[in-house]
Amino acid sequence: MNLENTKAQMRKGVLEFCILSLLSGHEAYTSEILNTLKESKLLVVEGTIYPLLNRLKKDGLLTYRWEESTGGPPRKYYRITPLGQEFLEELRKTWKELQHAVEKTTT
Amino acid sequence: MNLENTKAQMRKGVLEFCILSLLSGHEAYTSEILNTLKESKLLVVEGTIYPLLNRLKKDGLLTYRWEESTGGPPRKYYRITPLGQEFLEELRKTWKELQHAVEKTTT
DNA sequence: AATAGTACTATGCAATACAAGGTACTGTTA
DNA sequence: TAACAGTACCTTGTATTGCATAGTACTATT
Repeated sequence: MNLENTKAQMRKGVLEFCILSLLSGHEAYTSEILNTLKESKLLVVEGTIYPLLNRLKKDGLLTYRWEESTGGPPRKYYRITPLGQEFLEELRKTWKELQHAVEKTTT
Repeated sequence: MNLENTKAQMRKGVLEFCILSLLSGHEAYTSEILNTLKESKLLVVEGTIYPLLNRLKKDGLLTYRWEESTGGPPRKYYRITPLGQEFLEELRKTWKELQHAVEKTTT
């Protein structure tokens, strides 16, 4: 039993909630998302976030547009769709329920 | 994106915390654990809990003893080890940190 | 031209919850 | 006594997702 591994397992399912929530505030490109998550102590790596963003896009929860950056490679700006917004509210409830269940079990 | 699947993903990593916590209160056999979790709205199935309990045992976090039951098949009573108790405290911290990180990201 | 910084992509792996199928023990019923 | 029901434990293959790793590509600097 390895604590780092357990942390990674705990992140499963949670990250899409966090990302949808971030993007419900304003659109952003990947590095911005990564940095914001990092500031909140949610460490996520590229191998995780790109496929995750793609999955969310594929399922219609996000859309994106390309924008040339000032002096670097082009960036992919993501934004949440109305469907994504609905799903986000479900996830918010789900997370609350899980917190409640864990609280009840561990105290 | 399927909400039921997301719920299952969110449970990953969390269940060992809940089970260790349950057993830190008193020893219990599997059905008791399942029922207690169910009361807290944490639905877990046999294919999950038996391998999980075995993993925790293998890693030295739990021990067990057999006890004949009153009129049914024998039961395996699990209890937490001192190592398990230590790990539990780490998990408690980890869960709190995750809650905090998610809170910060989603509000 | 080579290097550095930045951004995106793909893939194989590890881990775990779950579905499904099974074995085994005890008591009850036909 | 055999069949059935309730209960308890066990196993395994699958699906999913975070991660490590390896790469491509764009722009600016040296």
